[in-house]
Parts: sequence; C-alpha cells; structure tokens
Amino acid sequence: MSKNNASSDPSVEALKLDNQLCFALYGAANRMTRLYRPLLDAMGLTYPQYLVMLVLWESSPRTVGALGEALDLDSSTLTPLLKRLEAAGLVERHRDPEDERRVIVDLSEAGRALREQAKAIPEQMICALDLQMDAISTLRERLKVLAR
Amino acid sequence: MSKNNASSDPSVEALKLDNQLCFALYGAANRMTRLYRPLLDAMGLTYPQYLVMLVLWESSPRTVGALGEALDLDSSTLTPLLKRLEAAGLVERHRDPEDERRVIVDLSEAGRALREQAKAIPEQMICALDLQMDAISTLRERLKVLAR
DNA sequence: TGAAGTTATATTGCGCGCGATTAAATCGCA
DNA sequence: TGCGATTTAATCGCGCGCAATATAACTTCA
Repeated sequence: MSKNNASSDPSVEALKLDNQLCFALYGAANRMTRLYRPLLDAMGLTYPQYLVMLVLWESSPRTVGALGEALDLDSSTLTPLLKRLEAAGLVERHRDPEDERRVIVDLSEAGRALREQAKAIPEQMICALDLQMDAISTLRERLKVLAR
Repeated sequence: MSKNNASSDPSVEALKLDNQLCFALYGAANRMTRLYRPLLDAMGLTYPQYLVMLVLWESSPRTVGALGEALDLDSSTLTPLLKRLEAAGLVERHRDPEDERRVIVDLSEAGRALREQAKAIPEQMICALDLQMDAISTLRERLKVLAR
C-alpha cells in the first residue's frame, strides 16, 4: 500500500509539489520571515535588515563586500538596505580613506544599543518554533550544507 | 576545547549568524532559487511561477484561493503573477459563473505542453544538489514540519 | 607614466511577498 | 425582501533579490 498515491511514471511523481525539497524550503523560509515579523516590527527592522545587524553586532566595522560575503548578497541588494539602516540611524557609511572604492559600514550608538533589545529574540523564536534545540541544530547544519 | 569560540553569555552566542536556523533557511532558499534559475529561464518561468505551474500540472483548474492555499501565498502575490502567466500564454483566467467572486485558473494548451519540458527538471536538480535521495526526503519532511 | 585590466560599490529594472485597503459578490437572517 | 456581515480577488506601497550595467578607484606592467 506504499504506492497509494503514486503514479506509475516517476517523472510525474517527481513533479508533485509535495515531493519538492525546493518548495519545502520556499515555504519554510517564507514562514520564518512571517514568524519574525512581529518581533522585528517592534525594533523597526525588516528580516534582511535584522540579518545585517546580526553580522555587524558580531563584528564591525565591515565593508559592504564583507557583509555581502557573510550574507551571500551583493551590493545591489545591500546598498539600498544599508541606506535605509543609515536613514534609521542604526549604521554609518563612509568611504574607506585607504581605498576609496570601499564603503565601510559601522554601527551607530543606536545600532549598538539595539542589540540589547535583540538579545530576547532567539529565545522567543525557539519557543515559537516549538522544536527541541538538537532538532534545530541538526536542521541548521543540514541547510548549511545545502547553501554551500 | 568545545567552547573555543563560545562567549560566556548565551544570549550573545544565540545572536551569532552562524547559530541561526533562520539564516541557514534564508541562505538555502536563496541558493535554491539561483540553482533553478538557469533551468527555468529556458522555460521562460520564474521560480514562483514554476511552483504555480507545479500545482496546476497536478490538478487544474483551480481557483486563485485554492492556489494560494496550496502555496501559502495570498492574492496580492498571486494575482499579478497569474496575469504574467496569462500574458505568457500558459494559463487562462476567468470568473467562475457559479460564484462571480472566484477566479478560475486553468492551463492553456501551451501550459499543459510545458509540463513535458519540466519533467527533466527534478532529476537535474537532484544531480546539482549532489545529495542522496534519502537525505533530500528527510530534509524535506523536516522543513514541512517547520512550515506547518 | 599611462593605458588596459581589475575591483568595489552604486544604479536600474523587474518580479516577487506581504500588510493594508478596496470592491464586488454572496450569505445570513430579521 | 433587504441590509449588514462575510468571502474572494484585486490594488497599492514598500522592501527585498538579483541580473545587467555603470562608475570610479586601484593595480599592473610595458
């Protein structure tokens, strides 16, 4: 009875949404941003902006290029996002005097201060996900392999 | 030596990008769409459009609402996407005469034909991912739980 | 030195996602 | 019947992602 809903043609079966890793990933990622939204709204951040702040909280200043490397995003995504963070007073941007091609992004005082508020987020998310920590870690590590 | 890079403050540790399931998911999902892009370009589809076509190939016609339920998307995303698919000649849209609130989306002949071309995609992706089928299935099922 | 090649960021255009709102059709029920 | 509530799509605005392109700064090397 294991072939209850299985077509005899494997290429037909493979096209079913339910069998697609890509859709599971797509759906899970969309859900995740929706789950974060209420928490991030309270901090005035979007989800990608939050990821940028995570990188900067870990180590700053960084160049736009270094941020892009960490997040696997390019300048066409980051430049406007960073301008919005700058307009919000969370980061400062200036050309590197050593090499005027580079733009150095640093946290402002407000940006640094926001970290205290952010510290509560991971725990709230872990609760919201309702998964064991080891399940989360396992999934995370497998996804990293996928994003290699 | 297990605490090599560990801060003594767990809330600091939890904020590191590398420890975030959300970022692993975000990165993996972005990578996935980039991996699909060259294959889908050849078919004239974007990644979300491909997902819509997967749903329709499985069962059509469907209402906009039913598509949204299957994909966890709402009409503000689907309506413009479906109009583009219609403009590309892959689907037809018309109001349900039974209930004029509903819009019924059906495959055109070209849309149905495109399925033959799509049949090659899952295998190509599995190769590109370079993962065992059981690893893919396991990951997929765990992501579905996350997107519950 | 200076012209060609390379690197770093910015700009443009397009297609999502989604919150908020609107508009129209249908339903429920007094 | 008729009117308020509900359902279904569509519309609008904004912020990504990213391909393609542009621009400016640096490097190389003849």
